[in-house]
Amino acid sequence: MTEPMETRQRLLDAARQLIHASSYREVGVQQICDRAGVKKGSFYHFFPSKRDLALASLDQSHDFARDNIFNTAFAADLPPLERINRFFDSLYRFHRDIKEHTGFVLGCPFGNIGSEMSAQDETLRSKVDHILSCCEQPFAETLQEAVACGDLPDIDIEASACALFAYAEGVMLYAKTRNDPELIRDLGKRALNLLTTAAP
Amino acid sequence: MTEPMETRQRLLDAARQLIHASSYREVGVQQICDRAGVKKGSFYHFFPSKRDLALASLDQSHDFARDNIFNTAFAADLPPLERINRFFDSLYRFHRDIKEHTGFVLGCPFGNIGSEMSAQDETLRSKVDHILSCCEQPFAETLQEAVACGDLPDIDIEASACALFAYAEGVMLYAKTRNDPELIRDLGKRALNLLTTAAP
DNA sequence: TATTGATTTGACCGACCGGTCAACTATACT
DNA sequence: AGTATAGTTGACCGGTCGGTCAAATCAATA
Repeated sequence: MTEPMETRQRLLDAARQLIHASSYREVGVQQICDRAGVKKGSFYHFFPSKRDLALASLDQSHDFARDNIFNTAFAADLPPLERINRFFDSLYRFHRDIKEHTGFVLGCPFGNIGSEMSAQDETLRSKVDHILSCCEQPFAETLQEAVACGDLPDIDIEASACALFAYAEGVMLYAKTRNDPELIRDLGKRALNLLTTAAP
Repeated sequence: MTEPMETRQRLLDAARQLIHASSYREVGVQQICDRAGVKKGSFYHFFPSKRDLALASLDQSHDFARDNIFNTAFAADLPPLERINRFFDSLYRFHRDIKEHTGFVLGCPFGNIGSEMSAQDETLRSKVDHILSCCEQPFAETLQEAVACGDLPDIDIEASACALFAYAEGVMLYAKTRNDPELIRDLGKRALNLLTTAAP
């Protein structure tokens, strides 16, 4: 009934969902196993520790985000700068759908773990750190393109991409704490303002 | 040696420090009592539950932030818009000092709890929600003043204040996950860009 | 069929979790 | 002095934590 390699994947899925819905500390190994339909003794055959499972599930969340949000939002069928607006719109719809299903805005899976664990676990911190860098990349590429076609002046692309995604993280955190996904749509409209160089 | 009312305060201080340094779930009642020099049995004479202690310690963090960051950064000895830049500079120095003492950027005490607990505990969520509103208020007052004296066009003040502090939260989260307080200084320079009205 | 290695299972570990409680002490007021 | 009240203490509760392990089961191969 359950194929061999499937067990590991079920554990990853369960961990990804449960940790996103609550937090790393809140979710126990037993709870993850229950949802995955796996006995706890079997868990440690696939992962040496709860932390390793969390690291792997972060990678899975990253893959999901890239496939379902970043790649579609930053597709080249729109002028560069409009893709950034489309990203915030995708982000809005993503969190709105989650709230419809669960009753809660759950925030960013990476920001949540980063906030909870950065000061406690250097491995988790650097994993989240790396994922954030990857999230900035499509922003940077898009800005580069916008500069190339004259839609933007010659700005600091790295710093601008960083500011944009930091703003996105703040907006998601706000939406979670207010439990209101509309904030992502409303505040997202201001994202492009971050691009112009600040006053001296 | 220890005055009566002092015990409760020591518990509050210990909780505020420990929870800020790690997380709500990570910190145990026993740990808080140890740092406060209070026996665990005595804890429940002052607080009905760990959650009530956390709620009270959030108020204390709020008071601390208002006295030591907001009130000084938004003092009227500077033109309105420059106070916002000063706020981000205060924020930078605050987190830089913490990193010097602990080795870690710990992020925003409110954002941390909001991220960790908003989907798990409605009381904690709404407490953090309310504190965030209070944090927006000095921004709103300052923007109002800037509009009054002609430094700003007639913008949406509520939404602008919200965007500003959401950006601050994102920047603090980034600084924590990168464990680099300099991000607050660098990204903070772009905050005022959020003010101009977005394109239609 | 015999053997090998991957997988599964459930019992078990010590430590800790948040919280309770009855007894004890110190203080303050009559 | 007697008494009420606030504060303190340490033992204790059931439950859960992350993790271990030996034994059982399965699939594939020789």
